[in-house]
Amino acid sequence: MRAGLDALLRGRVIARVEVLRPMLRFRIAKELPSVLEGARVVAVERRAKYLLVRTDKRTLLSHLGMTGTWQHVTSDHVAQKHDHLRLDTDDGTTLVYNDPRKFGFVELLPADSPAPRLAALGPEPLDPSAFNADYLVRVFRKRKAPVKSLLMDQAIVVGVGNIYAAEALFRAGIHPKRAATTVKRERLVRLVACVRDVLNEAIAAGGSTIDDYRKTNGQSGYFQHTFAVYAREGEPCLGCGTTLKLARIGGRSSVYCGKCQR
DNA sequence: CGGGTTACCTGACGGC
DNA sequence: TGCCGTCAGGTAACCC
Repeated sequence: MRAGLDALLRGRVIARVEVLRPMLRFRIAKELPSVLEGARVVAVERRAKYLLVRTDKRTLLSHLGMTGTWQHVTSDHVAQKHDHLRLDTDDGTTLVYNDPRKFGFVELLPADSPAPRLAALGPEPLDPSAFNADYLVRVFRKRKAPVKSLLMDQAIVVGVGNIYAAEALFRAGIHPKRAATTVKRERLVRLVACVRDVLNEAIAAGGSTIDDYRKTNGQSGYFQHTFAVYAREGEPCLGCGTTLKLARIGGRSSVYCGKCQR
């Protein structure tokens, strides 16, 4: 998504900003249009699950929550039910932020102070110098919470949500409920590799073309066909055939193989 | 502070 | 057929 947005926005001037429905997870700030109109986009970046549209004025941050999408539409686009924000650029590009469940949000970063939402984030999972077994050994020490909860803790490592946590733990052969402190180093080496593989595969399978966002159901139609455990409770484990189990961990549904994951 | 739970929101889905 | 309850996800706000 970052790559798709960057291709459309980099170097463009945001000509018009329209708030269509201000209520998202957080209300869209009233001054957002006046701040962004006339701003030139420097680049579209990403940190954790946040998209960052850097401009020569302020930076627009957005989080897609669960169902949020940036949709590349034609300039005669008629506002849809869950359209919240519309951007028109100087070259006729139109982008719409749409989010049926309002779990996402858009906001401006402060002009002269660090972004509060980015302050306490853990390392990027695809950065081997920051996210590695040494790091996890250190962080998991004395942590008794289930390893899956900590893997999803954005202060420990960013970008891993419920689906990828379940998939990575299955591949690593680690039981999602296991207390993090009891996972041995050797298995953390494996976990780091599995997290990286799952994310890389998902990114590759998900495609990065902005036009994919236009699909009305918000699905990109990709990685769900390759899930080994997620949403497969009651079905046979792809490794051993054992019926996959469902548990609730940290309020999230968690599917795993009781035989392959220990 | 660590660990745990719940609210937020809408649409899809299953059961009756 | 149609109603209604349940569930899904990421994050913040709460609890003990």
